[in-house]
Amino acid sequence: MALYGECGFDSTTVADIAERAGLTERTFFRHFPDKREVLFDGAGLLQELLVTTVADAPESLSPLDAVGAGLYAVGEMLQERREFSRQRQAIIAASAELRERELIKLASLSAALADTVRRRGVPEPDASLTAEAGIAVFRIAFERWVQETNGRELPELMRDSLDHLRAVTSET
Amino acid sequence: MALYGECGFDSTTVADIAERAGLTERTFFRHFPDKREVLFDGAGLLQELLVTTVADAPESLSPLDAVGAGLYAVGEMLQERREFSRQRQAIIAASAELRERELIKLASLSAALADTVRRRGVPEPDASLTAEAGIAVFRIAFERWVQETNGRELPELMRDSLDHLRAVTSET
DNA sequence: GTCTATAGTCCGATAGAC
DNA sequence: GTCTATCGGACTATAGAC
Repeated sequence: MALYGECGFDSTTVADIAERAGLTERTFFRHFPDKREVLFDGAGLLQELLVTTVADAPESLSPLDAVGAGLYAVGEMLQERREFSRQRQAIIAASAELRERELIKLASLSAALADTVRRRGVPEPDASLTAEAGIAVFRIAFERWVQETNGRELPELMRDSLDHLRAVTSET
Repeated sequence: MALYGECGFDSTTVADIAERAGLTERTFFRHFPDKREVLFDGAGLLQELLVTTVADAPESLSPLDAVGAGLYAVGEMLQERREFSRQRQAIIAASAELRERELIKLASLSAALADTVRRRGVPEPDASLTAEAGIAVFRIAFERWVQETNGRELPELMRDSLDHLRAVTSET
């Protein structure tokens, strides 16, 4: 991340990274399938937290509220690493290749979320729509969080964005 | 598309494509910035149709209903090319690289849509949430359309998916 | 059209840890 | 003895520079 931050992702070669780490280019590819994946190492943990929180949410909650609980938990986790998240997001935003990779991670998050919602007894297409809506809320809240300089905390923005989604979908 | 269909995207080289077209490899890259972009040539037209339809929708419509009108129009356009859309989607689904590119096209579609909704007087974050919700509906409806063998038509699926989105977001 | 850098793969070799 | 981490070199294809 240091190198990507200094030189930008595109003009940082894998050889550069390997040298900085005191390894060879070949070894890098043993650990990561490609140059982008280094920045998405924590994605698995985030997905696990989201999925288990939604799965363990009280049955009394509506599907979207269960997803909301998961988003809140994820928000609390990311809030702790605010500066890190900022730097990482700046790097990703500066590279088209990285934005593509980020989107596919979000899509996989959405798929896992849809699966969890389905396990709560929600049929298709409602489960997938709930998951997609949840990821949309995540995306918007996260964006607001990294942009606002002295703004609100991420869990609050998650809640707020979910409320706004409900508002725009209930207008006739 | 013929070559991608026969051999798969990953194992089709640009040299193969150029040869089939009676051109040189270099000429390919003059027309398309990269190997993937060939499959996303029509994305601009689709985006234009969506955006203008939403912009021209009656002011009396709620933001989400205006987006719904746009989705319906796009559905009608794609319905005419059902077999083509199927083949194309099968190719994309089979390649991780192509899925990434597809997602970034949808993200750009969402951004353009958010901009249009904003121009209808909707403030943030509502405009972006409406756009994201609309793209989610598009995605789910399209998926159902290409999967169902003898199913309903795309415009109807768009409408139906939008109704389902409203249902899942209004449950308490 | 030519030339080149970089990503990513395949094959194999080596050496420490359990 | 098996597992895992390292490294080396040769190779192909994408993509950009000129």
